[in-house]
Amino acid sequence: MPAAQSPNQNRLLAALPAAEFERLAPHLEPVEMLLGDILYESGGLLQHVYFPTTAILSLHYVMEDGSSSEIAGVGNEGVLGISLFMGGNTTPSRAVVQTSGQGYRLKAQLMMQEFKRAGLMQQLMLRYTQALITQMSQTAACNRHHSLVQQLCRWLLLTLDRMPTNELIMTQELVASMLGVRREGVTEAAGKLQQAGVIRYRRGHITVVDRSGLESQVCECYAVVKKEFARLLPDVLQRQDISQQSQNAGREAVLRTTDRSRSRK
Amino acid sequence: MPAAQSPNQNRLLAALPAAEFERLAPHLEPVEMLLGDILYESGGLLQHVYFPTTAILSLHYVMEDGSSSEIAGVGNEGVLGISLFMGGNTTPSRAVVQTSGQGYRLKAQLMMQEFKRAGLMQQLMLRYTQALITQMSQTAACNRHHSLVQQLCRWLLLTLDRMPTNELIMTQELVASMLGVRREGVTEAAGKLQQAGVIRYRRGHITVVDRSGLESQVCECYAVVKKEFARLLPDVLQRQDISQQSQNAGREAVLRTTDRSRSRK
DNA sequence: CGGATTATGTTAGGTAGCGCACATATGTCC
DNA sequence: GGACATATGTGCGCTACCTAACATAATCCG
Repeated sequence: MPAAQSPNQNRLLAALPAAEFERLAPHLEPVEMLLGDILYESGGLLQHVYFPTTAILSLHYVMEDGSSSEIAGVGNEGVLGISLFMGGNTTPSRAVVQTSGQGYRLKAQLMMQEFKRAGLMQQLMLRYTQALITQMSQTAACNRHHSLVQQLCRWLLLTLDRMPTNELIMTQELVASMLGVRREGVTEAAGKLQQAGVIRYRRGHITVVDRSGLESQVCECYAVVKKEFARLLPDVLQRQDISQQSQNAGREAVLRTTDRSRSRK
Repeated sequence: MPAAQSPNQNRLLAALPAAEFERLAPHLEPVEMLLGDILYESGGLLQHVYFPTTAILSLHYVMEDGSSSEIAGVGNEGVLGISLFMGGNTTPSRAVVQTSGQGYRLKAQLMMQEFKRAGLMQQLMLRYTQALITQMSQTAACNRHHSLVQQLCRWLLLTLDRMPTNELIMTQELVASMLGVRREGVTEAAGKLQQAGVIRYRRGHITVVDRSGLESQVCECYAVVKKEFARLLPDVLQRQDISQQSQNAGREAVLRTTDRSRSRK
């Protein structure tokens, strides 16, 4: 039973000046996104860009042999679909819903129009892209140099920062496909963290009990990414009000991205 | 003894319409870049953007423990310094010269002006950025899933595509720091390729003898990156004329990026 | 409530790449 | 031409992670 939402729960949207925001507001469609929904398939045409509010999305690279890795996550600090205005029209990666929740979407054409006005929206989008690039590069280096436990900590912290609670609805299998490792590897790493009293988990749920414990084990990559986001998007990150003030906005016309709720393959 | 160069040996510059090109041409400074020169230090302010013609540059991530990985390479198909117009003013990565050669540079301020005109230059830069993002993501996934030999093949092919010859001036130690692995690992992988008759090498030189041999061992990542470049920048890639027609342009005022020629640490 | 489904735990053996220590070869420079 | 710096080859033990095949446990659902 999700709480009411409003577009400015997405921090990029919230950072827009009133004039630009008002221009877009009528075109922002509320959407409900469910765990496993695929928003973009690799190579597909982008029809919309998505501004998550409570949902968390994940960009995946899927290799020929079926194995995959997360390249970056997108929460209420960001937007999905940057390739649109970068000129590609398609993404080379797949976008899936990592945590069920809501968000807003905007028709590709409208987004392009707004981008071309070269206003603050354009600046925000470009700076966000830059931050995303940092996250991707750091992931590349992290994959090379750091241990699974460290990477799990990094991933948990990044995800936690996008959530209002400290409990992820997430199987180890799913986490494994995010990190691009075997499920058993995650079992082992998560087991260590649980023994250390940092997290607790049960079938499909992971609860972070001791955030500072994660921070003490995580590799530098987490801090680097956070710092770069803070540097590039200070106005966006300051407003940490994901408060669930019920202001019943846009609650009626929520649409679903798909019907099947879990289509992970 | 380098051949004469002209700005349109850089394929991004060459793809500009005459009007835009003419506007920039007077401000393009020829530069000579030597192996090991550091063009940007991580976190430093960007004073110029660089358009390589014969040089090849490399974006590195350096971790706290000193280990590093290449995130992406930049040859005459690209430009170094995209973070400038993405809004960052600084790069989070280090840029070093991977193959000595020439290029042109443009003052950051002028580049920004041109970018803001929202002409073809802006479009080119954005699409190039998108292609770069693909390369980075693919690297992240490749680091996770593919063997050292495959990665070496990928790296050799990508580098080869940016070179007029088939001989790289490059120690195994350097290759190792690109791929983010141990030097011994490269020795072993290169040894395998040499035994297979694909490459030949001697102290600081690697010669690709059988390109198709590389292609048969490389992972999919190479093709994905190439394809994405071709899709996004068809106009840029078509002109494969890196011909060394001697047209003595801008030969007099070549400047060096630094004095020390090998400052790899 | 009982059975099907799905998540997690555990084992055993294999392997790629690491760290380290050293041997050898190849240029370079006085 | 000899000494020195630097690049490359090799061996060995080690660890993290993988492949694969199960055992057990939690949750869902009829």
